[in-house]
Amino acid sequence: MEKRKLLFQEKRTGTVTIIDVAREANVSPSTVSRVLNNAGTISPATVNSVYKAVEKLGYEPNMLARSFRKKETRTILILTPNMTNPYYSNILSGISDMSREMSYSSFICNTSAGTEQVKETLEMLPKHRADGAILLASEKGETWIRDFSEAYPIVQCSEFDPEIPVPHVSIDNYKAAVEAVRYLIRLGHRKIGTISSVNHYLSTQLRLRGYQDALTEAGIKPETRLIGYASKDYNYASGCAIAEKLLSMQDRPTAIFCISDVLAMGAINTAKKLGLRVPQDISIIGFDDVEQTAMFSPQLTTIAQPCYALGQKSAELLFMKLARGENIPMETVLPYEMVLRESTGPRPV
Amino acid sequence: MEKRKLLFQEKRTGTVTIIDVAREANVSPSTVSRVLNNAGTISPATVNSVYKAVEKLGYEPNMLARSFRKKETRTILILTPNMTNPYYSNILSGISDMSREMSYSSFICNTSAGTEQVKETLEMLPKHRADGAILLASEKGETWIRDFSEAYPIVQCSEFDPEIPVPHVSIDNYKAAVEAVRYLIRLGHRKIGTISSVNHYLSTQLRLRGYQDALTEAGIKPETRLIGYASKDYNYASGCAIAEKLLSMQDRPTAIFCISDVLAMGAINTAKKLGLRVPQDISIIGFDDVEQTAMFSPQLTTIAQPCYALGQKSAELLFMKLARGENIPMETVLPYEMVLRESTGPRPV
DNA sequence: TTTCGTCATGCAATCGTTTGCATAAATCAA
DNA sequence: TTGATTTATGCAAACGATTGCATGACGAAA
Repeated sequence: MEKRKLLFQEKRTGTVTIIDVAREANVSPSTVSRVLNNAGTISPATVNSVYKAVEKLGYEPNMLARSFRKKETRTILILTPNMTNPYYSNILSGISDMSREMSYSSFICNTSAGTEQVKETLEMLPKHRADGAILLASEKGETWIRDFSEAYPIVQCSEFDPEIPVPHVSIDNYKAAVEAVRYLIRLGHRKIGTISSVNHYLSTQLRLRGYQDALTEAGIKPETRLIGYASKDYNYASGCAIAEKLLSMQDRPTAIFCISDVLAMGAINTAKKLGLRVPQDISIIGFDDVEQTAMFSPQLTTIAQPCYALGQKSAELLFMKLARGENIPMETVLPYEMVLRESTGPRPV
Repeated sequence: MEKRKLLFQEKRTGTVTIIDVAREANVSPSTVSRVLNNAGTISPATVNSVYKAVEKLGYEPNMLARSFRKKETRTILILTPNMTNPYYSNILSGISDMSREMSYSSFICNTSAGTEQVKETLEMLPKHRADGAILLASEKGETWIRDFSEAYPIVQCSEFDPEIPVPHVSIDNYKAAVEAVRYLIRLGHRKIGTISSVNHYLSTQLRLRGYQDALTEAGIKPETRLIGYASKDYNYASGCAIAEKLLSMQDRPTAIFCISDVLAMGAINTAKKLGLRVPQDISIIGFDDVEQTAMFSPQLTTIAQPCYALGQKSAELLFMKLARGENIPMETVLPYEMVLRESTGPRPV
């Protein structure tokens, strides 16, 4: 038993508990609890006096105790590779807002250090620190995700592995890429390059395939020399580097499809550096439509992803699963939109 | 008492508890607890068998129970006005990483809806959902923060109210502004404008004052007509609008000091639109040095804030307070750096 | 050999809620 | 009027850990 010197007062902790409220309202703790959770049947008079007591004592329920007893944290876990990246931060924002709406809190965890960190962070689920999780970016082939998903509610947002049966929400990356490249073809371009990435995201793979298929479908033979691979994290510098390679070859492409806006900006700035005008000499199309591009000139033609909505939807699905049990769709596809701006134009003659 | 049909097994919940481990290791739960927390003195043999049991049963401590008992959540609360803003997201990143290092988790909460939402979110502290909080942006005059700060560990990052005694970390905004404007003066500029904001952040106020004092000190009389106020949230569009006003007046400024990079980019793009070359016709200097500006051309001359470090430091202070009680400094000032790039140049003749 | 620490461990209370069951009072049906 | 419901509330047992105290064993000092 713990040391406590009780002299005249029966109870003297700084914080006021449900028992204090009960005493004040002349009812039992159970009744207070029921009032506060409006569960069971309680007479209006009792309800009233309980609330009055709560008010008077400034009682705040101890969520730790509550969660402990109810075995529910009302907290979700969000794993993001990099919250500094505007693409992800917009998704996070969508998740956050939806969480608040459902009166959930969210642990947002950077997992930039890779798979080990992801696993470690997911341990929060068995440790009862969160009720479910949203994964923002898992590469293909991470089968251990399946194990977690079998034991806990998990939703994958934007990236997923089709082999692993975890509910996910994303756009149709393949179709989007096809549409982007078709558009370039319609502008008359024939030598079309792409800046992809060496990462193992499904989206990357699909966009590359879309690019190739769109070319083939138009009777253009995809050339490996026109495919560049940026670094794993798509960063600006690697976009510049790859663009430099593509644009300085003889018989260079007249248009480039980039799998992200950041890469596209790198490509554009590199083109300018090489003395090429965009879009007169070279057309460049991006992907994502992060808001930062609004300040860029020329303004980017790009595939707009509904980042915020992706986040919202993922959260919504997770909450459905948490509330109603099983039945949420395995695959949710949100619409993208191709937005035409200034970085693309007809093939130079 | 709760319904539970125990037939042959003494215990049959899905999750394995400390009691199961104790049974498996032939010790008492207290001993297991002591091993896991390496508290008290335990024989190596016992330690061993406990770990073996933990391993065998795949035991994961129930953090909810632990937190409840220990009255400590090992979670902090972070209030941010907008996690999508790169300035904040970098701070968040710093806080996050430091948290992980100290094995804390963090609730990141958007409080874009304003004061009411901030208050409501801070209720997590009395409700025992978090041990302390970091506030990323509080406007001047929010005295209720004092009340929370008296009852709970709170640190303010980047913005604060000097009237309210809450520990805070930031850069010296006044000095930075002075330095920026002095630099413009040194380049020969005399008609120097500024784009400030109508918000009530202390930093905004200090930067404006720094601007004015630097002019005065050089014998230049500050002119109200050269001061523009962007919208409360500093957004790009309002930067453009104010810049347009400043640049289209007759006797226009030849240099503009902007209190954020986003505003500076708005100003630059507007200048270009008006046919002015940057920096040949007009010099523009920003503030913050968010990484997005690297893709902008001309590259921004700006005051670089150590966002990530600001976050780290705030977290560090909070953890010190949580661990060791009171003694953390009221004011922590981190160094900024003026970085000279392409958007500023000598006064046009 | 006796006495006294120190070491290693167990006992049982406790943290603040929620909740299954019991019960008393009130309402209703017959 | 009486038995059957319903309504309103209380009792006390959980939930799964931590921890103050008690205790038994062992080794060292006297």
